[in-house]
Amino acid sequence: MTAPSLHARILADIEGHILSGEWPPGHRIPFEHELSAKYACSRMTVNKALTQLAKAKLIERRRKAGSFVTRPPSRSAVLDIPDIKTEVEALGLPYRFEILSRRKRRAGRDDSTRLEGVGAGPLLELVCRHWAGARPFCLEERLINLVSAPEAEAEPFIEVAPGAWLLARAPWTAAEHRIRARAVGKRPAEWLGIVAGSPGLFIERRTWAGDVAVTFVVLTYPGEGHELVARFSPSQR
Amino acid sequence: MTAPSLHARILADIEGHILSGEWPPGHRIPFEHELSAKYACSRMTVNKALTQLAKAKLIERRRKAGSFVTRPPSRSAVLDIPDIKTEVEALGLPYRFEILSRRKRRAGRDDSTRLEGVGAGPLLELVCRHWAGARPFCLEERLINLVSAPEAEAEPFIEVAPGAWLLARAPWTAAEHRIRARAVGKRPAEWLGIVAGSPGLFIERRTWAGDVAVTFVVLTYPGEGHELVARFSPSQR
DNA sequence: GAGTGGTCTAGACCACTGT
DNA sequence: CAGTGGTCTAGACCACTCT
Repeated sequence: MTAPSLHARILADIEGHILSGEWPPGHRIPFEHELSAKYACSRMTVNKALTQLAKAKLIERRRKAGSFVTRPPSRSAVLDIPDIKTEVEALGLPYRFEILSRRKRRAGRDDSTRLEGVGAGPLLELVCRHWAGARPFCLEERLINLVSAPEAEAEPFIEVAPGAWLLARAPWTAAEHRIRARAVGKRPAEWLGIVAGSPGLFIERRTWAGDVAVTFVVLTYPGEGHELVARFSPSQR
Repeated sequence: MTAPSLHARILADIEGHILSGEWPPGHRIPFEHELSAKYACSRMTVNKALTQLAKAKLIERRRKAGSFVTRPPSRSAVLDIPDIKTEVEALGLPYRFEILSRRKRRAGRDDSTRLEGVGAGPLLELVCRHWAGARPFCLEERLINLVSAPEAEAEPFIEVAPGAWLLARAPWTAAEHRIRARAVGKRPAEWLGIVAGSPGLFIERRTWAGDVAVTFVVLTYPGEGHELVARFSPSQR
């Protein structure tokens, strides 16, 4: 293990404060001159770390005012998968959701393949249906690692859907998305009000905080109706 | 229009040389001290640009040796969609492809919605089938803007599939991916040897060089068999 | 061994913006 | 107007690696 450079250490420290929730969105982080004093280095070195955080949109910088933690980092995901509520409301339709099933259990060996990085700890298993107006929009099957997010056990998920709740409560440092097309099974088809066997878009998302699994979720969108968009240009400025 | 910073200009210049193909993969770009002389600035300023290009994986830096243009930039796409040949061979199956249809025509008004940024110029329309061993792997329906890539007209696409050919020949600066699940239509289902109406994963990709459309392609993967993976962590180091 | 990139310094000037 | 970030300089030392 070679020593990481100083600006990398500063970056990691600040990222840690943000992702742990210790510095919530809107929080003003120390000024460059304060950090350069704290780390006993030149302002350039601090600036290198902060510039990178700003490019990653974890912080926002304003002259004379300082640097501030931005809103939840999820929107900067590779695939810009917005919150489902936002997604539905963007269509101009009223949004609601309901919990269809809820179960607490211990993680088995089957879970560790789905939720790599989970121990043998307690899990919360949820099925949740999202509506856009009068039609089911999307089905959410989720596992939450109660070791990462113990408060989830007491949360009724009435006001806030599990996804949004976790976003605000259990910050993550890494995510993986898998996207597939598959025939929708019998039970999910019933829940979605479609014909079993018709095509669905399946999005699996896994998130981790460090090496510890936070959540695993499968979102099932009825086919045709949904598409994912990703735009890209190299070395974005 | 405020003046862009010097390191941004240096970055843009070098990126331009790379994306235009003028500096092909493997090409050694000027040393830091040469660039600092050319732009009449300090090495730090040059270093800032080059460090950023290295993070974007457009160049690779080796001490004592210099900095080199990396292999085609497509692999750094948001969704890491590999070349289909690579994808099939990664499965340990023999790869081949065939052109099913080929047509040259003028762009109509219908095309401009599919290929935003195309003029009224000539288009090449291709349908191509990719095989993994004895089974069809993927269907490729492609439009190529012959204004962007005039040499495509004379290319038989026997040795090299259109996708790989374009990658090497017509560099792009922006890309958009759309991913959907949909029932596979009758003709494509025949081509893929599956039952019409079964689920398929559709990947639409559009690429541009500057403001000019390069190509529009729809890849149809028979359902179940395919998945896309995207990994992400904030402020990647 | 020599030349490259990686990192860092201790300044500097400027633009912007909040007060 | 004062204080912040944005940018840049002209050095420096070190680690690595190619020859």
